[in-house]
Amino acid sequence: MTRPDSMAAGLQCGIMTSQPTSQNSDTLPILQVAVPVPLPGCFDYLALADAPVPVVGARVRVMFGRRKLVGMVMTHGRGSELPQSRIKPILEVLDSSPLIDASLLGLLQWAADYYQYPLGEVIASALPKTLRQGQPAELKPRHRGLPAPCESLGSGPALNAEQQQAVAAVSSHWGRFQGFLLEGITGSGKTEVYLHLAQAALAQGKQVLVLVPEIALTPQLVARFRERLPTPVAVMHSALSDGDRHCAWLLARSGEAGVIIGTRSAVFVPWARPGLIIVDEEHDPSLKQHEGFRYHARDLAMLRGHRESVPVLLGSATPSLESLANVQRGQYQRVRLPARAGGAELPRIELLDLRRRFLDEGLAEPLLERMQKHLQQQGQVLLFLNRRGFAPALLCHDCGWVADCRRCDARMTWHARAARLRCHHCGYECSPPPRCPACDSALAPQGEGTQRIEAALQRHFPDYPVVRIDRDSTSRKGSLEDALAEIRSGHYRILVGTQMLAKGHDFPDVTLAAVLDADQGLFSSDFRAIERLAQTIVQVAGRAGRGERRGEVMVQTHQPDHPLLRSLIAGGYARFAEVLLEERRMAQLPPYASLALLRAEATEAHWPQAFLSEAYQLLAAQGDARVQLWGPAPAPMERRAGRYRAQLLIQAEQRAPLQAVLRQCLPQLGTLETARRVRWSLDVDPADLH
DNA sequence: AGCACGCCGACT
DNA sequence: GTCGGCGTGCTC
Repeated sequence: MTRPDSMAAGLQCGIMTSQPTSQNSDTLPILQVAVPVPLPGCFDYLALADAPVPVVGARVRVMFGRRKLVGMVMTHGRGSELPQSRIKPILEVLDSSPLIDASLLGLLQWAADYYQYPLGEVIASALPKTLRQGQPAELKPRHRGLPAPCESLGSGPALNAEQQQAVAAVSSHWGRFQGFLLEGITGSGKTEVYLHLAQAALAQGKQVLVLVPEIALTPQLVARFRERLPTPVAVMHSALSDGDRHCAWLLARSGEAGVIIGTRSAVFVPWARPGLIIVDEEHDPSLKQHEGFRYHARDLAMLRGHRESVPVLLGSATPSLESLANVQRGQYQRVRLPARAGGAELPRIELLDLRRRFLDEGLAEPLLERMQKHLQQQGQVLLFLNRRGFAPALLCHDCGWVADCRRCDARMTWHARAARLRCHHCGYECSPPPRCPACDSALAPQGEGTQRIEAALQRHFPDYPVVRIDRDSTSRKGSLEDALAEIRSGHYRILVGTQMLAKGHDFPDVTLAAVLDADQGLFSSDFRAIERLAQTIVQVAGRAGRGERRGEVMVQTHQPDHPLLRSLIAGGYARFAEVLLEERRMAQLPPYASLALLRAEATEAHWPQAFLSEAYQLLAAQGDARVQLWGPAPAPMERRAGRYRAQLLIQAEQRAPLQAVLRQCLPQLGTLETARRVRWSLDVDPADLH
């Protein structure tokens, strides 16, 4: 008997009811099963003779080698290249209907192919741990009827004309795909647009998927959606317990949760009634997974919207150059919110030239004076420095000895409060030597971190309470929330911190914000550093003057004439992006080219180089002149956590030839003699080149 | 990735 | 005489 054609339609139907007509094993369908192992492709298994054939998208338990694994049925095959004798029967069918529907399964297959990552592992990464391990796809009774929607809804501020236009633009595309870029300056009310669109989607019985960077997924954001929308809101992020994640996933899948808010992995959450995908802060680098399966949640969200015929709305005050280029190409429709909701004026940004100026622990006099003025006028002041700890180095002023990390090519950061040296790259930690090990002189902290700034400010402004917000100060659970609450209450007058402080929070009383060290971003070897710097400056600026008073922003730099910095100050982010896009076009860099980065590391420096040289030969042998290879070269920080790292950059103007070369070569890479001497990985569309 | 098998050093 | 080091090879 041949496989009935209805099996191919198993994607759409529920339980596969067709039974094999005989017990003879060679008439049983052969299932292609994706198994969570780092091997490409699927593995063939036999269905069970006396049980319904599992549908495509169902999980099955199988014997793989000597161990039992949970795999996913991808197709029902016509046969196998293997002799029947080598094909094992599955052990158990875990789902009677597809756990993941055809379009999501297709997306996962596409992603496995595009990012060159094993399909079984891609699928595993899309499932909560409980389901990965084979637990039934059922809600536990105690999880039923989760956060009931609020009683008092349909409130909130009235939309201004631009917000209404944004809502109307997206609303004219229900049920079909269109990409939108919502460019809304900080405080322009992007979230209100999201809420109104969500309401509209819910009113039509559709669901909404909202992706946010980890740092932006605060209880306030979730509370706002819960207060305003007449539906349970499922939340998905890394801090969730396994049980809560299981529950949220199934509530999304069943359609009970009308809104799903989550970080990047939520792009893979199944839903019953696709309505709208929103990606907030779409420029944020944390939307790209930077280890293992290195997907970009924004890009996959766009693809998912396309496959499922729903509009996709990307939102940012500082859009990625990729998205701006897609607007230029006519791929995305641009929607703008140019004014601050409530009419607050945008802050004025000025560069503070540090050249030949005395710096008091990283703070220039004009900044201190301006701080004094704002503090006296009851304003709050926010200072941003993307470097935690007390000082980024501990130095001997007599002989130049520096405390280096013994496992990395990096300086140890001095943490004064803990009286410890810590490496921020590998986590190595030790006590400082009492004197210089080379010449026995005294050691001194060199440079500034947030701790040192905090201490300096306490000396300068003893009457104004200072709070520091960074990973060190908020390690205790809930401490960030407590500190933010005390900031909003007005208790703290001076705020100093890292990205944690700059992103997403609304501090209505901040009237002065400052970026203490813009030079870091200007000297990085990474071509995206300048884009990140501009985004950070604008984000920090957005913290100032959200209330009634106009804000001021100061940016300390030794490069006040830097053309890109000037374009940002003079023409805003839009002008800056124009200039930088032109630079990227000239340099053949994204978004006008495709990149992939092949990385390798080993405890001996020789092996990564040797492996990448072999890889180079293999890739070059494809003879595609449209694909260029750069390297191999040592990573910008060659030694990290005791391992030597090197990389090979693969560049092409068009995506297709790059993909073709990678697809051709990747299987062979693993078979190279040097491959087993190194840990290697491929990063398609790398977010940074480090 | 696991988890085998397989072939050479210090112990009851 | 064995226990165990990790090199090499396979998993439908």
